[in-house]
Amino acid sequence: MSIDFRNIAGELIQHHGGRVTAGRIGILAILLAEQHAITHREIEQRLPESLPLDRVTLYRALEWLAEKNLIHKVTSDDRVWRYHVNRELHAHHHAHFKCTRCAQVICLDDLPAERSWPLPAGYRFQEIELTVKGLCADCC
Amino acid sequence: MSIDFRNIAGELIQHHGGRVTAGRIGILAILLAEQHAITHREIEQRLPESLPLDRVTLYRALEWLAEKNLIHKVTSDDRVWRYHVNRELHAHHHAHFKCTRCAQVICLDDLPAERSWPLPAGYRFQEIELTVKGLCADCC
DNA sequence: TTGTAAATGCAACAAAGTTGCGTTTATTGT
DNA sequence: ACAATAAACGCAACTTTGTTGCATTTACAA
Repeated sequence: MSIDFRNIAGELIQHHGGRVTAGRIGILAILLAEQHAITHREIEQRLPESLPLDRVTLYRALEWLAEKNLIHKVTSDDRVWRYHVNRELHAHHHAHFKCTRCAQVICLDDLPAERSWPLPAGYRFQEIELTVKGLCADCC
Repeated sequence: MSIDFRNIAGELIQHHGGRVTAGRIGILAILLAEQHAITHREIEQRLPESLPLDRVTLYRALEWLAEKNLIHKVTSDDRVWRYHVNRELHAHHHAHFKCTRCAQVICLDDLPAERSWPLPAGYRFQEIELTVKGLCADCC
């Protein structure tokens, strides 16, 4: 884990008025270093042995980070949340891709997921959740 | 529960080479009578007291019905599968709408969810999962 | 340095869904 | 109508993900 990501993580956390704890730094640094959306468990595995985090703490830290819009949660059909850092492009809603073989999830930033869709009368549009499924480059 | 739906359910099950059991009839009849995609729990609640089904049996029956393409599963962000009967229009992939207030899910048949989307090089498109979120007519 | 709220860790819980296995039952053939 | 049999079923136990309550620790600021 690059020390850079840890520094950036620390600054981001502090800037959002949260306590800069080892757990939050470690989690956010992992997500900053990762280009895919990863699960709670994958985060746990990437944590250094020197920083064993309780499952609950991890969930709560992720919840806090999502609240502060530093990361976002991605739904999936396997009932497992995946988390991804909010880079500039991710501020708005966007689509995700999930590989049907290796279950890897990436963000598709160039897919505008913001326009409204035709709904039955009386329904009000808020947002869409779009997951494109297929095979990733590794599994093709 | 209309006797009609039970008859139709029975015929559908038989036609697909499955045993016509009380459980399967009850479940499929409920789904035939329902226009929304509902959860396993909602199905359980709608079952008559005279037909108490084990949770496992319910899951296995739903699995079988989905295998035979009589129903389809709908993913949701609350980690709970919802089930919906496959009418003619539902044979192909289509989008879903979920109310952010009452969590009700309906199918949007007129939203073509079949065209392929631009993916990174080396990725292969298979299908998309599209959920439009907002407020339903009741919650508006 | 110390007070305090925020963050953490532990234990216990909840809900969705799955697996193994013995029992029941819908169907098929006689 | 009846017996054989594979398909369904029901029960118990388990897994996984995620949540809640509460006591303890710790980052931070006064």
